[in-house]
Amino acid sequence: MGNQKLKWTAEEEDALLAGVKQHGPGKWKNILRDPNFADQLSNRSNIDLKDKWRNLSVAPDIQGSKDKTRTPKVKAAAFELAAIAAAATNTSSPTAISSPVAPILRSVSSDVSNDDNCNVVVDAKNAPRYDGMIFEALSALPDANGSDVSAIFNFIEQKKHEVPPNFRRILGSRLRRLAAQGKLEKTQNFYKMNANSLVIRTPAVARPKEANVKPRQTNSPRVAVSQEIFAEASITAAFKLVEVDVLSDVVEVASEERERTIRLAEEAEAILELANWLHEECCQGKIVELA
DNA sequence: GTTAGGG
DNA sequence: CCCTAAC
Repeated sequence: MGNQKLKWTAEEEDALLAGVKQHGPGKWKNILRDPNFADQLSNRSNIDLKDKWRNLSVAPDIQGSKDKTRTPKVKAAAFELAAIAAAATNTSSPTAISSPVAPILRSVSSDVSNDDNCNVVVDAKNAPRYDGMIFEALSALPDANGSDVSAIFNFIEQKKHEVPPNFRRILGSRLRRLAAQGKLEKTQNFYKMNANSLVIRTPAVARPKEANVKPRQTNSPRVAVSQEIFAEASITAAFKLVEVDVLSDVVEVASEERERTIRLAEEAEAILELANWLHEECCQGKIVELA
């Protein structure tokens, strides 16, 4: 009888927090349907989750934080960006992914109309594979002075590698990028390998660390595009914002810790801003350099 | 059917 | 928590 006012248990709050981290804020029904949280939240409705999340979002603000214009809005935007980035990064890979953004990919990639109306949307996932195909082609092709895009494209095509329909366009991007990185030598429209072609770089995957990027829009001499960095920065931003929430919710947050938390949030916003800027620029077909 | 916001 | 407008 008296169970109309059920108090939220720590387990429920934890489940909600984890759910938001997985599906993003606003996907209450999804969180509720998720088998991982269904049992903990069996006594809660989607609207309950919304109300609780609203309360939790307001709670850390009453302590005297001077920032009252943030929280849900930016966070949602970050998730959208992360989802888009994830979609761009993953393209078409039904393989099981342990990435925390994998579920988001499914729900958003469909309604954001992924497509390639934006230059950012290539794919960091297949990039190494494409590069490998390029190097393979350049190694095999006889032209000592280098090969043009068509020659490389034809070689890869006859190799019967699995490539998307718009691969020729992607190939052009990859070649320009590799040339910009110094991994290929470009003269006129001919590309050939050099000493740097085979040096392996540390993979930018699985490392949500600090994204040390800075924009240089002053006089960028047409360099790389850096889709990966965009994707990574977006995801990093989203995760940092979530982390902020988790930290804020902890029982006693020491003032020192709270300071660090706020710093984290600001940094995340900065990255997010950069990601947004990158998105804009790239959608206009511009070429952006990240130093 | 869901979600966001006000009550 | 409930109610309601909006999607």
